[in-house]
Amino acid sequence: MSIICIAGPTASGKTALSVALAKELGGEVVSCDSMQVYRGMNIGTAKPTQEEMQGIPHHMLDVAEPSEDFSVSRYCEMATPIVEDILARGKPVIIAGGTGLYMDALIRGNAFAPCPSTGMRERLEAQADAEGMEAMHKLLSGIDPETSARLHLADRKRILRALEIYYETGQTITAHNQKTQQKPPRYQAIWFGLEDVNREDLYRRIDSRVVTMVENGLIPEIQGLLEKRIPQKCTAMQAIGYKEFVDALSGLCTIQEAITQVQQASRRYAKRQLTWFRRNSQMHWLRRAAGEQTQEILIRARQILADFDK
RNA sequence: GCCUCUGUAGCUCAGUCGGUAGAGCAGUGGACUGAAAAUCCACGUGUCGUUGGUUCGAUUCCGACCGGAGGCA
Repeated sequence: MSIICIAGPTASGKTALSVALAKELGGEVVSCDSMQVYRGMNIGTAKPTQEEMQGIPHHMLDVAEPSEDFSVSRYCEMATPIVEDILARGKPVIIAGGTGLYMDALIRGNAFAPCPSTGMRERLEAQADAEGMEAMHKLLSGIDPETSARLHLADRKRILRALEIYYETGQTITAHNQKTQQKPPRYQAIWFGLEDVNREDLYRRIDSRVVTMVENGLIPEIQGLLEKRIPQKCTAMQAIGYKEFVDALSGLCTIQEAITQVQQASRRYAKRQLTWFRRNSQMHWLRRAAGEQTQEILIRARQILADFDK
């Protein structure tokens, strides 16, 4: 098997496992994380350090400026040639990260509807402000009843995007999705998911990692970003562990309160990540018992890989 | 030692003029196709501190006791 995916929530040990597997198999790691792509955001995104990488080549880290807007489609555009190159060199690819949408899209080879800067988005936003979401939802039900039935009235982001796709391409998002879903996945991958047997263990690790990040200089890192005047509305500034400390630095709350906020937000995020990965029927779950180390997880992963090769 | 206040969901608290109770937060589950660390949805039974009494019926009223906070000595 030449493509291995390592998924899991934040602080579940993906980095350690991916490096261990890469060393063993002579592979390279392709990061799959929507925030580790940004340069200068290292501590808060828990980007693997040189030491953690142990000489294993890592790709898709530091490929964008925090001021740029990144997206799934850009991720796929950039990561695909890298994956192809590693495979062409006869090495295994280890795709590791917590951004489920990116990982699925890369493996499946999904195409995304364009997002043109024609002002359509702005017009729809203005219309939603003026007429309310109920009207927008109703408008969508006349165009794409399936999508409007699927989406809750409050899901502004998706309702407006569905309308945007239709007005820009003349095709509904339902039709677009059907087309991509009909195609078989472009890569055959073996999926590993990391999950703790006890959720509290994960939460404890998340909580203490936030404290460690602050000790390791997260706040100066954020001050550096602020000095570069990166607009707060940028995707990069939505990162957990950044937006909260920006609030603290501008006096809206204390550092201690920000730490608590980051821990809270990270726990909720971890839960959402698990929800995403759980619906992947191909996932081989590596369940970490209390106190288990990477070494023990690795043994189980190795066994699954061996069975797969039979 | 005396007086006052207080004890209800994991936490903070509301409430029942006596008919066994509900908010916020936390937590849990789910959705997700060019923002995804984003965005959105759903889910609230707990010896109402313990124990007696009054009552058809007490978490609610009364007494005692046990926690907690404050005041006076």
